[in-house]
Amino acid sequence: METIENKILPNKEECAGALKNVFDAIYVLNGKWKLPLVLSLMQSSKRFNEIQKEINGISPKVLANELKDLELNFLIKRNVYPTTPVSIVYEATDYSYTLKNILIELSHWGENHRNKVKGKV
Amino acid sequence: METIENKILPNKEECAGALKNVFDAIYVLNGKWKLPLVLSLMQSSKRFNEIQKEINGISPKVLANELKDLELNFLIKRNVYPTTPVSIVYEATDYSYTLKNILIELSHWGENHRNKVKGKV
DNA sequence: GATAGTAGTTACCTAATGGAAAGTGGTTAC
DNA sequence: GTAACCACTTTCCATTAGGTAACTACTATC
Repeated sequence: METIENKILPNKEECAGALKNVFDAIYVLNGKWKLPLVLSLMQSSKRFNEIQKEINGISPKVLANELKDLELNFLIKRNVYPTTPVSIVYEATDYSYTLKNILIELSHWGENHRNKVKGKV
Repeated sequence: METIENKILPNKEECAGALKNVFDAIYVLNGKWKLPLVLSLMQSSKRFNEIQKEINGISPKVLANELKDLELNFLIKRNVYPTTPVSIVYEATDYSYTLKNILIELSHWGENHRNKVKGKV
């Protein structure tokens, strides 16, 4: 069965490269929270407490860590506005939009998989 | 800046759904190994020891666990051939090819991100 | 002066992930 | 019969992720 798939995942060298690439991507995007956080901020910029409310169940400690991590990888930006008191607003970066396709595909797959599992049970 | 992105991630309800979907997908595909394993088996079916060799650094315990998990989620198939001694060959399933787009996007992103980080350092 | 909100930090704890090393039960080759 | 291969399993351990709760420093409001 040499089907269409082989057009996209062709030969051994390219697949070894793909394997390494996928590993590298997972290394940066690991954990429960990073991709959902980026997605949330892509939808709209938010303050710390607003993120906590939307991303149900994340603790302030974990949220603070994840935000720092994402900032180090250029995936979000922390803006401090000199109001009184200061407002701190997190926003998606131009670079974070390079994750758009991954997020779209993950969203489709997650929805489809949920339906598949529901159907089976 | 109401740009192209808004065509794909439009309103609040749809984004809440997308968030849930991404969460569900990550729940199934979490960890360092699952997506690389699926990718490896999409490239070609393999035996246990062959997988260990290709996926550098995975221990037999972890590999056995991950393979069971993936099988439960219909993402790989464990075939036992009645040779002497029996050969056990793991292969990708039709369902695992629904991850193809995610893997392609992750591979592109991982490669691009590696270059970006290299460029910065 | 007390209360509440904002944006976290700190200390402590548990659970899950993952790794090393050895063992198991079978077969095959020398 | 001994060594090696296959496909794991078992045991033990270290690391990490993630959660709870309390606390901080500041400001605003009642």
